Amino acid sequence: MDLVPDTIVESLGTAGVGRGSLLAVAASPGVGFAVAGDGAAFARVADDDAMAFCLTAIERDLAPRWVVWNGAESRALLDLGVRLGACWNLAAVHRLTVGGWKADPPRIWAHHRGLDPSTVPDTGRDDHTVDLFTAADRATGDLDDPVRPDGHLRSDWGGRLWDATPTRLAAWAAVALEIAQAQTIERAGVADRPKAALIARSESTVELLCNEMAANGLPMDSVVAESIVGSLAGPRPAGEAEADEIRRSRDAVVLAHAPVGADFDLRSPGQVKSLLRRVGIEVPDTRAWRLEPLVGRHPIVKPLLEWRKAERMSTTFGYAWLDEHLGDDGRLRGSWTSCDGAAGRMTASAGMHNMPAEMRPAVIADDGYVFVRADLGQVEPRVLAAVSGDPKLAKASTVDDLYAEVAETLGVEREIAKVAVLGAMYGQTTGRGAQALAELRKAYPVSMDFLDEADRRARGGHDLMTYGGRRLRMDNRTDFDLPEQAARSRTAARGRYGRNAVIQGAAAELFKMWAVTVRSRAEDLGADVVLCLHDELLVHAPMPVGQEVATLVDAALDETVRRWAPDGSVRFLADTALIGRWSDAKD
DNA sequence: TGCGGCTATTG
DNA sequence: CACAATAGCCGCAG
Repeated sequence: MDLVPDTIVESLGTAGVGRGSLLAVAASPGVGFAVAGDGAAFARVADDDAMAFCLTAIERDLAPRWVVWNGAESRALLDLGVRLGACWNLAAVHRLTVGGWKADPPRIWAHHRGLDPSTVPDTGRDDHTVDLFTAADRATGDLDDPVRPDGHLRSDWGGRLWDATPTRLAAWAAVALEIAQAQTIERAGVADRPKAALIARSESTVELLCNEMAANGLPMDSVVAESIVGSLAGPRPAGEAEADEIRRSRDAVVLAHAPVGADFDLRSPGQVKSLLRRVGIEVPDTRAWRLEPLVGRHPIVKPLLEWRKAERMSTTFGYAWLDEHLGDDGRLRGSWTSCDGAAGRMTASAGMHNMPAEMRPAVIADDGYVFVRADLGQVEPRVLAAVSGDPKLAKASTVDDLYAEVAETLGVEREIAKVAVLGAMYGQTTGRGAQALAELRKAYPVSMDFLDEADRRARGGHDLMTYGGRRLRMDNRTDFDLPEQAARSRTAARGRYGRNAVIQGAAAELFKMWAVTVRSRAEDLGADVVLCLHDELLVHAPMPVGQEVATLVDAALDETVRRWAPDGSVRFLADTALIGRWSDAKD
């Protein structure tokens, strides 16, 4: 068969495939690929280079919204060198609208066809790939048909052990297209989740961004990183014996203050507690914030706290961490997920979301590049104003410092107002913030009622829906046979979870839409989003276009807000700066 | 060997 | 020490 990209692009274009229209793709390295759009479908045998060339031509000339089953499929395309612009990710949309984490193809299919979820063939895993054969699959039916005689999708299709052929790839793409079309039509018109179609697109495209951040990595200078670790955890040990010796000598500094002959394992919280009791300090636990005020009580406390710091640096963020995650090319790499199991925030491994501030000076832009760092200001109360439709809180959002405005309305100090607002969103019931809660309730009844309603529903075990249409399942949070006291506390915890999840989840949706908008607008300038941190974006940009990227980051936020909260009543703002290293203040 | 608890870091 | 996350080590059950 011919594999002339121009011909293929032309035939797809003639069939109506264009910017934003759904085009399912199934590709198998070494075999070939298939695409399926509305009224256009074909499959080709192709080597990897030809496949990448052809798909890239389709992307360049037609810019469709590529339908894939999951992030692993789009990652495989990226690894072939195909950078997709927009995406419809069946697993991401399934997680959004159905809830829960499991989103393997047979499960998505079963939901699409209204099959009993309890009869879905078990793939043996619940994540991105399906690569296990099941006995039932092998024993029955036509191996070229993705659908089993019982109506379920074959769980051995599409995985790594799958015997791909152009015919099967075409069938796989056709099934994906069918589901995507159903998801689009179904979600676009549902009145109780008007944002779902919009959010489904950005949540899908975030999967592409996750692929790219995982592949590209975060620029990090290994010399600087090593020197920071060295200053906090000591020089790099030559071997296991030397590492042991360093550990022992580090322990000895603390144990020198212990009673003579006492032998305690500092890595065991229980033994640390016993050690402290021996020197006359009784504490319910040994957390740093609790020991901090007791430094004057006994000379062992200060070295113990310092030991904790150094121990953490040498375990979690030490040489082993650098060796495992920092590549020779000066890139820190980890895995990224577009939505976590709770409210839908992004998560990252390799310490990119909890890197100690001391390590951040090692995150340095390449020569000739600059970072554009931008973070949303006071995003949670602004999100609360938008999703609850509270006109008074929306009014407060029009000033730069929302908390100061709330403080003035309540007639309290700014700090009190801040902890009160945050406390309302977290479900805090004690402390200074709680005292201001009654005033907050009087001043902003719409917002507070909204939070109370989420709390109440969650306590009752009812699912929640975020502003963007993400279903938050509460059925996995039921508890049985707990003592009354524990049950009450668990119910209260569920309420706090629900109260916060509708805010945190909606903020995540806004942030992710911003992130993919920046990704899209910055591409032509050669700039990449290299880090997403809940309300903060780090973009790696060529120096000459740094200012241009900074401007487009701000413009992307305005554009995102116009689509996400079109009535314009709530103001969102970003603090955007050009910096050379992550730790730099704005300049 | 798997898992809950404790601890520390981040937003 | 609220809400969320990742991650390492210890202690304990199986």
